[in-house]
Amino acid sequence: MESSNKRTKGRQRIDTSRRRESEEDRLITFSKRRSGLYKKASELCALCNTELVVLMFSPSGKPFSFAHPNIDVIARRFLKLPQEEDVTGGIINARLRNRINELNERLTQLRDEAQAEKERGQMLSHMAKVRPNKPLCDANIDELSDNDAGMLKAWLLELQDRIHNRFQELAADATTYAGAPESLVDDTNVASSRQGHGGIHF
Amino acid sequence: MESSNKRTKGRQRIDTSRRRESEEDRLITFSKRRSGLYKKASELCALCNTELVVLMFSPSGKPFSFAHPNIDVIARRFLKLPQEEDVTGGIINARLRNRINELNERLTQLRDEAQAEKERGQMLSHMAKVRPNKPLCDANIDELSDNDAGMLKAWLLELQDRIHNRFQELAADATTYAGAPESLVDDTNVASSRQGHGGIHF
DNA sequence: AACTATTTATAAGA
DNA sequence: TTCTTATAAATAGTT
Repeated sequence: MESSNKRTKGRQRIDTSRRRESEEDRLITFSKRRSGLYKKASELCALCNTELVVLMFSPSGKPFSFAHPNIDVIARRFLKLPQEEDVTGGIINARLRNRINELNERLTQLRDEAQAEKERGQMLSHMAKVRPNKPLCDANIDELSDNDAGMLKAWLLELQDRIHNRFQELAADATTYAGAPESLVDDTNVASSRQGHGGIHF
Repeated sequence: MESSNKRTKGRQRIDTSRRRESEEDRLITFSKRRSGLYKKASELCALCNTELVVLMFSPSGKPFSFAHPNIDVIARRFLKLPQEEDVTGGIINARLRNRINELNERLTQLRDEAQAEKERGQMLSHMAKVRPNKPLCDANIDELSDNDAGMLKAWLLELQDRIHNRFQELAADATTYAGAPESLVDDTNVASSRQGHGGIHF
């Protein structure tokens, strides 16, 4: 006689390769396992001095991420973007050279020159149309719109900042964290009970 | 009398927030926990229909990643890059417009116009110097080097392909995977014993 | 890569 | 979401 003196069934085995049926189950499991994954990620960072980022979209399409030490350092490293900003211009100098070299290498690989030409023509016409659209910051910058090189520079800046800005936007969703393994705060609330996982709002 | 009839000490508790002392320990732990993390990530993808990517650098600086369905779809989604390539040029048209609009918005936010000017000047001089460096693919493309617009187009292409190419390069290290939860292969070998985690070489 | 003794994560349920 | 179990799963220290 004991058929059920246990208070709960405890953890049950599930098929971890099979999608959960109900949307509700998916959301609950997502939430629990996301926490677990962040904790594992955080421990890995701390234990092995690892730089790491996790990006994901929930079943409902909402973006989440965890990062240590912070997401754009890692993303830039992966994307081979320079880590430093140099207000003095010296490093920027070197950076620009690198970029241009990379560009030339990339162009060397282009196979469909005809298409490239086509795209170029389209871009040029667009540039002509878009230019008058939005006035730039001020007269100083404004003159850039008179030459393609200014546009080029703008692209360059945009490239540099795109990742950063994107994650700044995501931060508004309060779902992106930078995980410093020691100081730990969960996304939506405090949560992290045991020893530290979690993250700081990014 | 049993002080040690156990064959091993079993799993010992460790402080998961403290860096492992020896480099060797770090590497071993990194390897084990990386597998564990990939498995958790993979299960989350399968269970909750989640798009997810994990990027990391090992203690020794080697890049690793896991992704489902594949890394650049997710990265592009995060970076707000378009998902599609259109060989016919139609969508490219729209894409270019979007990019240029984004660019203009970005420029509107620039605060340090003086620095922007400075960078621009440097870039222009570099363009002049670098241009003769590498001959482009053929005469057709070559003419691009005679105008800044061509360079602009090149930057555009480069921006589009940067992520993709970067990860292609990483694939050479055999450490980047696309994790399809059903078909599972580990990076360095087969490994995945239980039910599926792991990934396909990317 | 394998092996266990343990610690940890978590499926269900409240 | 947060808490509780009972149980499944991950893994530290070794071989």
